[in-house]
Amino acid sequence: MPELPEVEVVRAGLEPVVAGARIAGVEVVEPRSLKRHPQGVADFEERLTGRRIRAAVRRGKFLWLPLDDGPREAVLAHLGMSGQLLLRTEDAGTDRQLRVRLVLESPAFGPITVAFVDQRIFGSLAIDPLVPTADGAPGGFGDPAALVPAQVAHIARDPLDPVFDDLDFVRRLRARRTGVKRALLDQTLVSGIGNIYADEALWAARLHYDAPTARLSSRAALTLLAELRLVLERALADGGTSFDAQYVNVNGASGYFSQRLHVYGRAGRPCTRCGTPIVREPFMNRSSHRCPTCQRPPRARAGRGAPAA
DNA sequence: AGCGAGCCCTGCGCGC
DNA sequence: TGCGCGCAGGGCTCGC
Repeated sequence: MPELPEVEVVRAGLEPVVAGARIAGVEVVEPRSLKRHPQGVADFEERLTGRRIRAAVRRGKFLWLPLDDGPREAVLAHLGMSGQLLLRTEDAGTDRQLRVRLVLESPAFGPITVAFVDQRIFGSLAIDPLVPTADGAPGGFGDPAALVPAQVAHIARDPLDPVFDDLDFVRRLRARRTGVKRALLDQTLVSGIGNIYADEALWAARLHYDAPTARLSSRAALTLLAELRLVLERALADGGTSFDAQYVNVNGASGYFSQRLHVYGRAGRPCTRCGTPIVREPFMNRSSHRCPTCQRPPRARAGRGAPAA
């Protein structure tokens, strides 16, 4: 489950179950799902068993469960393209693509299993040490502690983070010498945004994906940030975007935001603003969706990087 | 600094 | 039916 709203749906679903829960058992079914845990399967299983989870925390698309007792560390999760964290009662049947299972003893729910299910195995779990945040503010949403997993330390705050610095974002965005969508997908500049919400926010802000960041006015950059927040918040309110059963909450339920998308996945259908058919174009080995009328290509600039005449 | 390519994977829908 | 192809929400590393 990819982008910020979908990951936040998962975090919020886990929180009441995992807070204060003891890890009674760990089973790694697929060792490749520990790509972020180089110490290997046995180390992961042994070190986690018996530990107590304090909370469920998220920054951007990264999720972690800080552990209370013992070393200052957390269970880190990145869902990649297809990862899910599902809650299962112990007698429930095994999920087809179950990769890792954490059996918990939850104060609120009793015995319950967190199943890490991941079709493509791009996601990963790990035990990661917690390090202090650079700015002294909480590491993510869901825990006041000013700590982040070491593997998340280079990830920027996301636009829904109360400590997100709007003016600093505008400054850094405009200092880039690249296209605006490429910048939005760079998780070290701003986190939580992926292909869907980048396309949706750019449509709302009437920007072409290749619009040079250096030529964005501060006002345009702030507008874009406001549209990003709007689309992320609306998607979150709808439970995230689900095109199929792959993007679901901890109970396996889909979100409804796909019904409100304006460009993503709508190639050939009319722009909801002007009626022009939406186009899908290759971009960064993926696809970009835009309205050819509302989001005109940037005009070529003379000098370095300009297309040959 | 930035970027393209390549890599990590499975599975679905489509056209032939 | 079966097969090959293109496509899918991400991120990391490398060489230029």
